[in-house]
Amino acid sequence: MIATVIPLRSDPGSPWNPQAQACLACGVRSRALFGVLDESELAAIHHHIADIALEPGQRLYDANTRGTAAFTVREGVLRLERSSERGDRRIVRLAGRTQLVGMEAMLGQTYAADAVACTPVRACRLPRVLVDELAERQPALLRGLMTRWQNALDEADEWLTELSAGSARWRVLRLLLKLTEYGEADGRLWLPTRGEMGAMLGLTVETTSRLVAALRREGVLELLDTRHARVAMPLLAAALKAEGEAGDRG
Amino acid sequence: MIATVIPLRSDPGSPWNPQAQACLACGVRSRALFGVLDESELAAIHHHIADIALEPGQRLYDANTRGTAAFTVREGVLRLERSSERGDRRIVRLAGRTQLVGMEAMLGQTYAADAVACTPVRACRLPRVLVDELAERQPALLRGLMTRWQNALDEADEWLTELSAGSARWRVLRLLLKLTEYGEADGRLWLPTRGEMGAMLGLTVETTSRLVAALRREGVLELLDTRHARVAMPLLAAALKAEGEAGDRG
DNA sequence: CGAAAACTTGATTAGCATCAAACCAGGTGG
DNA sequence: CCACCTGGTTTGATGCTAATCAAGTTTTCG
Repeated sequence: MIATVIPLRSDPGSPWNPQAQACLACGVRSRALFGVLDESELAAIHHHIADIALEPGQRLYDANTRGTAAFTVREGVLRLERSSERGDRRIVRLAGRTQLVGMEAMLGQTYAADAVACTPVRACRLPRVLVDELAERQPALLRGLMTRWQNALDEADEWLTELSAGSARWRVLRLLLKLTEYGEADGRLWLPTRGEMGAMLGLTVETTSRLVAALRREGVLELLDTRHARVAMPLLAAALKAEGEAGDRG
Repeated sequence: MIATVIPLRSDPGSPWNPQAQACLACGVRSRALFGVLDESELAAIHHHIADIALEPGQRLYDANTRGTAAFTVREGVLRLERSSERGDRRIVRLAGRTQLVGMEAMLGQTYAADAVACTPVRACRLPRVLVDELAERQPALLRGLMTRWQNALDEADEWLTELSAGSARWRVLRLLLKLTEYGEADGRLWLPTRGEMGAMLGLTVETTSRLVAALRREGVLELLDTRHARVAMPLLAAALKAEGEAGDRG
């Protein structure tokens, strides 16, 4: 792994251990896996939760390697990708802020996909032993884990029905809609490379590029810098509606 | 639900309750969710586990309805299907013998897909309260649940990379390979309708029919009756290899 | 500044969808 | 038992969509 591990600042004077300090202060705590734990429970954590930083293109973990940790994404967007037996890579899911990835490691399994940073990413490494231990004392945590598995499954099914079927235009429109979920505070959203978009949608770079260019001309999409854009939601909604009906005719 | 619920034969003379009797005798017990429970634990089950029989086309449950049970498939094949926002139905997964479906009900969520019988199906209905109760006494059960969630997720990712991408011929070949997992004892396997195959692969009935017919002529596939076939595995493997390389050129 | 990567655009082609029609198997009722 | 109907299957002809091939342009980064 080529990730930067950022050491936690320890606070020797505190009655609490440094891990509890760090977790309490975390911006995504309330919506993350450990959100169910209260202050004293966090204080009981003795294992090391590393804070990891990744630059775009760096890997958090690799498919088929045995992992000993899951990861909570605190900032940025990760892609989960697999290579098919034909040899082409396919992005099967994205993971953003508050999402948990690599849960299969909690079961002692190898990772099912490569996890690669699309944007600068910060993530917390949650060692398996920690989760095992907590699960015993805090069964509520297991419910959180199961809910996350179900959410991932829902997401996978949505990718299959909405992003991998229908006309190329439909798929690109649906992807833009999906990307708004990973958007910044204002209307700005992260725009993947055309290659990444193609790998998500099962389209070539060229087709993706043509469609993105068309949407830009139609005003659905406004390119800010290369990796960011703004979408006009009403136009996007209208375009989706029109494209959905276009398929119906006949 | 239009399913037949088959009453369990009770055995008043036994020291065990009839539920334990039925579960102990079940042919899939060792590989099913409750396989981790021993005789005495099964005896402690007081809730009703209904045995359900479905004919092809009948539904086990419907998407977006609140369910109070998951189901273990004891015999036959179920399809999980969703309709996209464009209005076309897509089969997102299959479930066969020993598989658990409708786990989302364990989390109090609505079902994420329609579950429809493809063949005659027999399934056990596992009420949510039962699983909740057991989870408290038998944490090992939760691990089984989580493993099943992860397996479903793996399966979803495989459908995305191998069955929803690549040439139509590749997809049909991969589907045949997948169907061998649901095959009968001998080489015989269940062959879905062309419409079902199309809904799994994102292809039309016509394209699917043409490809199946071609594979039959090539000897990869031997049609027995309308719904059953036999595959020549060496030929299938060779055809997959050739088709994978065909995409590489260029 | 130069090289590499990403993006765009055009021309052509292959592959699958669409439309249309015939065929077949299984089931129903006369 | 046969005529008929229905749902599934097959095959053919045609058209459109997105892949492929091929430059050329812009952006990024050392």
